[in-house]
Amino acid sequence: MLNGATSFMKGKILIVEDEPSIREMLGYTLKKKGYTLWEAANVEQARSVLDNDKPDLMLLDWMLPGMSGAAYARRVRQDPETRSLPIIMLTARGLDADKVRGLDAGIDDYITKPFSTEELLARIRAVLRRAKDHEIEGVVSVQGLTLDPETFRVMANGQSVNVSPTEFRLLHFFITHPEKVHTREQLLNQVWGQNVYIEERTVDVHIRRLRKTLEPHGCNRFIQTVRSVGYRFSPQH
Amino acid sequence: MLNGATSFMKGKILIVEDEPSIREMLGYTLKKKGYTLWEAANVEQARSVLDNDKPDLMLLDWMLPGMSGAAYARRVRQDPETRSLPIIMLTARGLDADKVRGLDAGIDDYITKPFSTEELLARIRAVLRRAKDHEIEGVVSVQGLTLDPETFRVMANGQSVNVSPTEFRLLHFFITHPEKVHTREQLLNQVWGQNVYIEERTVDVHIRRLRKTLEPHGCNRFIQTVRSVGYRFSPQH
DNA sequence: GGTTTTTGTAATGGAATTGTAATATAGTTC
DNA sequence: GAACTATATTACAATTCCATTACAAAAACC
Repeated sequence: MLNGATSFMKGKILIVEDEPSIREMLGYTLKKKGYTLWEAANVEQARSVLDNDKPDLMLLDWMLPGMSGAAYARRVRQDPETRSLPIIMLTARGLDADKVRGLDAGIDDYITKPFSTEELLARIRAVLRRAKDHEIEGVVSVQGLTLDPETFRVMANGQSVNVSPTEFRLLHFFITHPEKVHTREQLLNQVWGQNVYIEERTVDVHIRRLRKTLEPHGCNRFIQTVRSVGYRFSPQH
Repeated sequence: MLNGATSFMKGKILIVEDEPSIREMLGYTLKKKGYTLWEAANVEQARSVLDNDKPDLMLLDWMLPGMSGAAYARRVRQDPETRSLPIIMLTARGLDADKVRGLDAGIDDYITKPFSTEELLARIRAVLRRAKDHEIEGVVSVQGLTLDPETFRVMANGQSVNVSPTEFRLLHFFITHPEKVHTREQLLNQVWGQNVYIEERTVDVHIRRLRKTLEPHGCNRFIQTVRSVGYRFSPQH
């Protein structure tokens, strides 16, 4: 089910807001605070993000082009896949009656524009803290290779392996998405976060580093190069 | 320390609310759910309850005659006797800036009037569940390191160790939550109290102090740094 | 009241990590 | 095999992150 915030990052937040300036401002502020961000300008984009990933929280604008935020919130609540995704609604001033309707739709909190940064952060912390109680996050393990996000430990055939933070995130993503080939772009988006501008070649270097740390344990063969496409993690052959 | 809910009762709740109708409604609802209740119409009454008893949770109205609820919350947080009493603030709608100040004052959660019974109960459950983590019970002991919360004493391999209050709380939290990596934010929340605003780097300093006092006894190696994540207590390697 | 402890913050230095560019190697295509 | 493309590998600079110290404010103690 919900992958939840892994303990090695503060939390993944999806912003759904059509006004670019607000999106940018929010993005800047939250990133600086250590959150990982996805941004969407409308419901369609939000949906495609949710298809591929599991944020820990959604900041949802009340007014959106096309489907309204409130309607979308209800939709999100109905889908079993996203039912437990906490939502903070961004509303314009003076929508008291509507606000209540929003709350009834199952949102977790709301905040009225314009809002102070501090207030938003406080709300986010509060909602994430509440949500954390439901979170289950397990050990992932395959072929003698074990990752434990809680303890941040990696074991290979009973031996402890030292990995850097990025190596851990990369390996964790691989193990939880095995067999599939991931392009460098996809890896950057999934492991580094959206809108992080890093050269694609840099992925090669991290793959190299990961392979190197796994080599003494014989697990480097799990990471396979698919020429002209990307990389694949495959415990078998 | 906190007395904690005994197994035959769900928990003791103190309601501080000047409006009799709300107090009554809350009292009725919560009693029916199996909670034990104290009611206070103002800060003075609340104080006298706290002098004689140890509730597990306080529901505190934002607006109170005399001293405001927010100010009182701060006061409660400062008193070592009541520092760990969880607080849920009851606020009126649209108190944006003030709400945040309330959160900063160290309250655990807030709920906006009018609220649904279900929502309130959910918040209460969540806060009580969280508070249980802070509860100090008996003597804890691991690998020759023994903490006694009653006497606030620490023994390492038979020898008495002098620790400061914060060091004790930090070490106690570590011992009761071993192996897991805790972010600085989590440590601040768990050891210092929720939403107490202290610089995250300050945790480093306390870790350093704890390590220093444990060093002569060889126990400092239990406290491990997990780069870019936080700290971990692990009695084994 | 004065002294000692404790605590939070800021500043510094050093170590681990990370991103990029440069070079080397391997795979494809013709 | 030559030319081309894609990846592997290495080296290095920049950055991030942490340990440590010093210091002032606050609390606790006597």
